[in-house]
Amino acid sequence: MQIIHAAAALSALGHEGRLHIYRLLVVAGPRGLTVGAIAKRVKMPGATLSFHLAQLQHAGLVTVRREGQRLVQTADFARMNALVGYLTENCCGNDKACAPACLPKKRKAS
Amino acid sequence: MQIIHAAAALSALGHEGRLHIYRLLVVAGPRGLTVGAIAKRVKMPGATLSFHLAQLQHAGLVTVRREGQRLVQTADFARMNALVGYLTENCCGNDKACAPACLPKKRKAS
DNA sequence: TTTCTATTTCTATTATTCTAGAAACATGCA
DNA sequence: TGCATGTTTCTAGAATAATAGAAATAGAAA
Repeated sequence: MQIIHAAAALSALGHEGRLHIYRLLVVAGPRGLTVGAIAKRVKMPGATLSFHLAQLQHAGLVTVRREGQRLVQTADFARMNALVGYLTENCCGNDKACAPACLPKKRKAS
Repeated sequence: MQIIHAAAALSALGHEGRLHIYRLLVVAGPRGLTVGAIAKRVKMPGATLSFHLAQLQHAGLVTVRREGQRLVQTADFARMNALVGYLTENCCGNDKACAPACLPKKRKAS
């Protein structure tokens, strides 16, 4: 992942409204949510919601597919993990002794 | 971590120049870097660099301490991990069957 | 106490992003 | 065809962020 793409994704998430939307999609998982379903959860005029969804899509964080009349939005999990990886990689210059300062205390794996 | 703080941190990182600075600090580890050392690596007028460092500090991502004449900037790793945790938590609503879609392929631990 | 280096604050300008009403477009169904 | 529902595009004003020169402050050292 290149810095310009990471910055674009972080910038997209750096807005409370969009972060809220994105988290709804992360929790929803690969099944995704329709624009209408998101609209019911976030209080926002349609045009504004559409604008923010477009930002998230443009940043590569969210993908869309049409299901009949409605558009289903889905978080792109590969991209999410790439972003998280970008943020934390080479922490402490990969010095093992230093690592405890960088790494999370514990991480529950699947 | 509250959404408003996460959004502030993400927004601070959502600028190519600041992300570059932040990554330098993450790689540098707890020892940190002086403003001058950062200035040498990022091509940016002093006033601009100072502005961006203040943004990172304000977002809680970076802390400062004085060492004589110079100010040493350090990434706040606890905050970094909290942010990463915020972004990924409750992925797929914690459905175990769904988890492979959410979680990174592999993660090298310490 | 003058001077040097390191860094910030002040200030103003320019650039970008956000917001949301109104109109348009897409799909499904009677 | 005509109408309902879902969603986007257009538009333009309001709000916020970025940039960087110049002046100011902080500490060290002569």
